[in-house]
Amino acid sequence: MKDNRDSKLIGKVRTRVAPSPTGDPHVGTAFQALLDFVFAHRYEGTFILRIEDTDRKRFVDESEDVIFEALEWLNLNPDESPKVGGEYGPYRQSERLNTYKKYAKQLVAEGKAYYCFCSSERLEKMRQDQQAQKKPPMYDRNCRNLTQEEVDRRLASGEKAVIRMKIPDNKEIIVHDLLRGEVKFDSNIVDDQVILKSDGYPTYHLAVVVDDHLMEITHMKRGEEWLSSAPKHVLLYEYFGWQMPLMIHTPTLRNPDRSKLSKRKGNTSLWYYREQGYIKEALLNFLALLVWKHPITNNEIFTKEEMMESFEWEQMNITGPIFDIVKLQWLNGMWIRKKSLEDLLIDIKDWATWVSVVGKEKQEEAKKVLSWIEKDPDFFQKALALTHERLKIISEIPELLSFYYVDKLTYDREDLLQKHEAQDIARILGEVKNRLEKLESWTQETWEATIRKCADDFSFKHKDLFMCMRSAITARKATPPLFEVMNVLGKEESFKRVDDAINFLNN
RNA sequence: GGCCCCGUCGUCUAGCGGUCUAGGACGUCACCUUCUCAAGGUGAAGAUCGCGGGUUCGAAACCCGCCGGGGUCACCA
Repeated sequence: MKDNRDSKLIGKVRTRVAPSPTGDPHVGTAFQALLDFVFAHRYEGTFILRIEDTDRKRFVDESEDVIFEALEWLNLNPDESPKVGGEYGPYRQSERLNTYKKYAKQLVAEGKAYYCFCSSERLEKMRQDQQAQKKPPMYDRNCRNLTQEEVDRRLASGEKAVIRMKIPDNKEIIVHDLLRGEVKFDSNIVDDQVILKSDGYPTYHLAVVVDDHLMEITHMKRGEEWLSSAPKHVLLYEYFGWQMPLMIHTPTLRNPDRSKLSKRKGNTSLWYYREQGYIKEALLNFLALLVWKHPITNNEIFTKEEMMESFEWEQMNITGPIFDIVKLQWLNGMWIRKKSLEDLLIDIKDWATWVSVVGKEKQEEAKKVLSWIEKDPDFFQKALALTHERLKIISEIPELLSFYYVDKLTYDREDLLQKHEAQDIARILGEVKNRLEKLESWTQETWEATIRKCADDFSFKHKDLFMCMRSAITARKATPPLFEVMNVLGKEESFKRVDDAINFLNN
């Protein structure tokens, strides 16, 4: 294949995904990770996972593990991370506090940042006043011009302080975004942002800049919601005298009502989709499709490996896509159909095992599937084979296959009768069973011919007889082709069910 | 409200000044296949290219204004 990569980048790309451990793994994190992973590996570079745990209030204990697990599940394993290590560690921001402190103090020493002693109460009141006057809420720079003596005195007395960066007046700050070009900001509307909190933790703004620089990130990609704070980051790079990585702001994923994808209005947890039975190939494909279409094959169905053959940031669409579950479902069905039965079975087992332990709403279903597989793997596989191409999401399996596993079917009289008289149906069912039992060669052809002949003999519509049989054997309106279903069930069980139906009609 | 981003069928998009009476995919509907449901195949409906001005022989594409949607304005990320 022709190499269409920018040769200057080969072996040099370093990307990172930097989630905050604040709960369930977010689909947005998977989305970001996928793009970073693909781009880095396309260029034989490095994909890094950094944990941004600088907000102690929102910190959730297990959620870091869950991030690892999520990336592992999707096969988006980082080359450097808190777990696998790397030369640029630590990869957890809470373990890099001294570094941030050092750089924050350096800025203070250079007059590019300053200590601020304002209480949160004062800040709150200030903002309220500003809003009452219809002015944009911004820090009033109250502490910007304190004398060195006063700062030293208050610090020495142990007074709580934060460090804020100084934003220059009347300056045009240009943010270079790979997708949008130059985005210009007026420094007068940029706030003197806190970069180091009073608890010694950095805010996001300091931490990303310091870490991305120290970790030698070449392409800093993040959600579009960061675009408006990008000028602060540009300024910080300038203050430190560091070269900026390339910036890419990806469009925000949306709910059907176009608002930012949120827990309230949709499902943002990767685990939700996993539990529903979306498979990773489909999920990855879908996430990519949100912003990218394979430019060479023009295909909508592709793997992340295929994506690596041609993906470039510039090809990304910039409009906020709506997270369209219907399309995801279609994709999932496509991917399921593409799989071999054996591979599907592996996915189903993984799903059932995982959901039966950590599932939130499909636990019972998962256990049921597990028990079916355990009881008779061969039987399960045969039944599954007939449903393979009908399957959209894995969690549908219990419902789709349950009729194979019921001892006593609950019949629907209407379905069984197909608008005929009960005694006629009972009689013809008996006769069909009779003839089928006597069949010497049991094949699709002989089986079908027998049924059709029988229908003719009783002046029944073929269709009616088939439906009536279907109802007798499965108690369903829709199933895979009858002959195949009977084959899975076995003649004995199938005929027993016909008898059951006849008895049902006779009572 | 200030600032920033975005704006082609319901949804995702192709389109980078003439090939567009705007192409594809999902969804919807119809038909074919058929023992039902799927899958598959064929086809249909669905977009005054957000609106209004320019520029141009010619604009979905370029410029300006407006409108609409979204994001952001924290010691959250």
